[in-house]
Amino acid sequence: MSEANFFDKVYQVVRQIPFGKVTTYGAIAKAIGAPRSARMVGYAMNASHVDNSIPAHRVVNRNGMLTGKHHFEGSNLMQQLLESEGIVIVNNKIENLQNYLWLPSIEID
DNA sequence: ACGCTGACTCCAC
DNA sequence: GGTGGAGCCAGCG
Repeated sequence: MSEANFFDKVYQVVRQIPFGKVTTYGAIAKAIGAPRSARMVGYAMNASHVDNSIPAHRVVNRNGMLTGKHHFEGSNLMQQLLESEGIVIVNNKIENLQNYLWLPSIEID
C-alpha cells in the first residue's frame, strides 16, 4: 500500500471522492506527493477511463472547468453525471466550486 | 534512447 | 481582470 505506481496512486485518491463532491487535478497530484504533476493526473484519468470504479467525471481543473468533458462519451456526459449529483454547471464550469470541492486528506507515499 | 504530447498550473503582459 | 506563453512530469512512438 505504501508503494504504488503514479497511476495507481491517482486512482486510489480519485476512488475516494464522495458522491456529490469534486476535486482538482492539482489537489490529487499533491496528495500523491507530486504537486507539479497535475498533468499526469489527467493523463492517468485518460487511462482509467476503462475502469468504471474511477469517477473521473468528479475531477476538474483548479478552475472548476470541465476540461475533460470532451474525452467522455457523447458531448455532455461528464456534465450530465455531475448534475445528477446535484452539482450546478454553467458554461462547462462548476458554479460555487468550493461548495462541492473535496480535498483528499490522505497522503500516499 | 530521443523527442513529442498532454483531462494542468503558474507567471507575465 | 482576461489572454497568452512557458514549465512541469511521465507515458508512448
